Amino acid sequence: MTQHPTAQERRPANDGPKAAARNRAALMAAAREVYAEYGLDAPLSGIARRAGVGQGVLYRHFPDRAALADAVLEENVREVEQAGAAAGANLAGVLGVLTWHLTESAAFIGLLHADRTGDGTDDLHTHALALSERVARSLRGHLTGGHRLAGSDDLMLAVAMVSGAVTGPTREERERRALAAWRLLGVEVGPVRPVGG
Amino acid sequence: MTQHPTAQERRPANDGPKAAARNRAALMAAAREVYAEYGLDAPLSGIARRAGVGQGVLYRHFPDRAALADAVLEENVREVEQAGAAAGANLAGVLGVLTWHLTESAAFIGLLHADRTGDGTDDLHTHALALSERVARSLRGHLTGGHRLAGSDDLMLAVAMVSGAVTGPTREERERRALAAWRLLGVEVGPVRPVGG
Amino acid sequence: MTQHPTAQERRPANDGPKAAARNRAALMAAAREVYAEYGLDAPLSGIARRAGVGQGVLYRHFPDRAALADAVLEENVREVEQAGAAAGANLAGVLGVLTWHLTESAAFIGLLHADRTGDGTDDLHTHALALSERVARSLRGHLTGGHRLAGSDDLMLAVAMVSGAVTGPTREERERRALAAWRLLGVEVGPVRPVGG
Amino acid sequence: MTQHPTAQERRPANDGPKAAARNRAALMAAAREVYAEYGLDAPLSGIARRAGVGQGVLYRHFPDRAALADAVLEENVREVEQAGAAAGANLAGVLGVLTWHLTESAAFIGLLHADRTGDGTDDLHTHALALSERVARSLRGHLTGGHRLAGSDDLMLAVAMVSGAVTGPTREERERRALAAWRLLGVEVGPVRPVGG
DNA sequence: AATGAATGAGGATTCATTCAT
DNA sequence: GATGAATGAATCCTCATTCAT
Repeated sequence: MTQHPTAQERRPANDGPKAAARNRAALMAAAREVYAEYGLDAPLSGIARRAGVGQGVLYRHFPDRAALADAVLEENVREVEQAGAAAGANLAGVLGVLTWHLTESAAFIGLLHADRTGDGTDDLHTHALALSERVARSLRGHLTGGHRLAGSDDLMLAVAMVSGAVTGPTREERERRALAAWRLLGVEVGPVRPVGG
Repeated sequence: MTQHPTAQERRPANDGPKAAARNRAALMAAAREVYAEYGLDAPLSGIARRAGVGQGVLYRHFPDRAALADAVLEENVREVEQAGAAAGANLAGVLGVLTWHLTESAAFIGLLHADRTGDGTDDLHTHALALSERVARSLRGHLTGGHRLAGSDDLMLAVAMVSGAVTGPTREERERRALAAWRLLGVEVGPVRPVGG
Repeated sequence: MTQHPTAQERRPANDGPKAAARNRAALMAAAREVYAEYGLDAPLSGIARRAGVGQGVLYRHFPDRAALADAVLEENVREVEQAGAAAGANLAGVLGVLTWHLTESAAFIGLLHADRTGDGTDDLHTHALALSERVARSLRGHLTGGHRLAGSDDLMLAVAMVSGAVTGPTREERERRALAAWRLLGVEVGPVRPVGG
Repeated sequence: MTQHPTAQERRPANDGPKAAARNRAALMAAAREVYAEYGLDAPLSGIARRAGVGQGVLYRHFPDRAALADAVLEENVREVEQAGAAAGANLAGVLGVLTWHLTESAAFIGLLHADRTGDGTDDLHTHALALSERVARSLRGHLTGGHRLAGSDDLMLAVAMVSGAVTGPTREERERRALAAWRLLGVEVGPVRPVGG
């Protein structure tokens, strides 16, 4: 503790502008954890605390609650898009990545149910629809005739159905449920994994 | 001590004990509406206001948030049970009634996702599980070999999946989605209607 | 979600972190006054108002009712301890300081009656006992054979008795009663004054 | 339980006007118990419940909180007066009865400290002073030269002091403390007992 | 005369958001 | 750019008190 009172004493603040990016990432990581634990309504103060920054920093990066949720979801969606755009991608593979995010991120599940609540007029909801549409686009491109889902509407309905089945306290349990749900739908799913995994 | 109406003010109505039953019903109806609009976490004060009663009345009838949610859900579950116990009931018929409640009551949808959140230790969650189990029991009795759902687990998974698909601003839209979901699962569903309908 | 200042309103001052120490002191001073007027159960909102701060500030500095009471009493006790530890201190002198605090602080009187109420299981009570013990310790050290109080138990009993006699609307009246009480007990008391006085 | 469903079934209400007196007594007894357990600020609803009557009955007999406290205290005071007026009464005897009430009734202790709080303008306080004065009168009459208390003022001061010492969770402990306090004051006290005991 | 439901004000507490430093 | 204190509105919940029956 009191071992080497040399440099690391006098450096509580100002790590230079690099801290900004680091803080942003820490906030999003913290948000992910907190969302998973307490849901999307969790106190922002707790997220800032877990990220190890002041509340002001949170507001600098994310002007309001929706912006933070958005950023977190955006990341999930982007990874699904990457999976869809990868060379040699097929529907099963993209669904595997999508399923991974469903089991990882409670916020992401909420996103795919976005049209359930609200009246479509608030910002949060508008954004959610836009993100949801991007997911749809990533999947649509790989729709071929070889399975039971007749079209894009059916496909998104199936995604919503699976996300409704993804419950359980551990990631493993959630994955088990998700796979059982896809099986009930007769849809093939590739390995459940993050896009870069 | 230092509180409360300094007497002799103009008090609004007080219909006496006669109002008790009416108020209870009004509270449950209001709760249903508010739950549908804002979810199970909606402010109790808003429910009382919409029911046209003071907050104290809400607390008299329902000692806490869980008791109110319970009472609302209990009613849904009971109707499903009645459908299951009716003479000549079959799976399709019970699913029709179940689907009706899914389209009517956002709270009921939440119920069937109860195991998603929480750690199973709080009262709200324990009750939800018990209610969920009663729904399962009502369906199980009508499981025959003639469809794609292999057993009770598959059946409840399917219910969860459909409930995940039930989104949309109007009851009609929600019913449309629910039926599409059952169709994707290859499960036959009877007329979507309340038990007594 | 549905709460909080809809932004862009006119906000009152905010002197920034500089105000923290000032606010804390203001809260304790306000608490002292309010305790004296209404007792330890006085509304916290009133204390915040009298201190001229928002209720949130009170909660930031003192997480609960007990913490505030504790802080106020701690200050009283600390002064008695200082009096006891001062060079050349004797029993009469410490009792003078103790008596000063009895006449100043209604909360302090309550403290010395702490064992009257409660079952000793709540925090407030536990703290009170600890503080009470510190007062006892400060007095014990100066017990000599030269007066009617046979031991530490008698001494604390006498303190409790005097505190029971300290009533009256003004500090002067309370001091008069306290001195009369000590006289009835045949105990000599030094000048009634704050420790630094 | 279902043994003899004869007479006692049909008699929930109306015991005739005799019920009134019975209820009043039940309320006062309940108030005594509740005051002892929770202090004078205890919820009135709890007192009504413990008395086994509706809240309305409480208000019929006692228009407000103060009236109930008053009635309870009045009873204590009356017993002390009776002890003072009994043939052959002496100071020690009356003090014994007074001490009994101190150990029995937390409310009574509060009474004797009445002048500590409040500004003397409210009803509660005015009544308390009046009751306190009646106690003083009962004692004064028996003041003789044979002890350390020089006059009526000293006597009431001593009573306040003893009441400040009467703390502890059980009646026995409180009696022990009270007797120790009287001993410290060098005042002889008769047997601690109710007036009729 | 009793019952017990209803009313609604008051107090506790929590957070979203702002802002001086 | 970061910090973290301050603000105060909103929500929860509890009771004192009234009053229809």
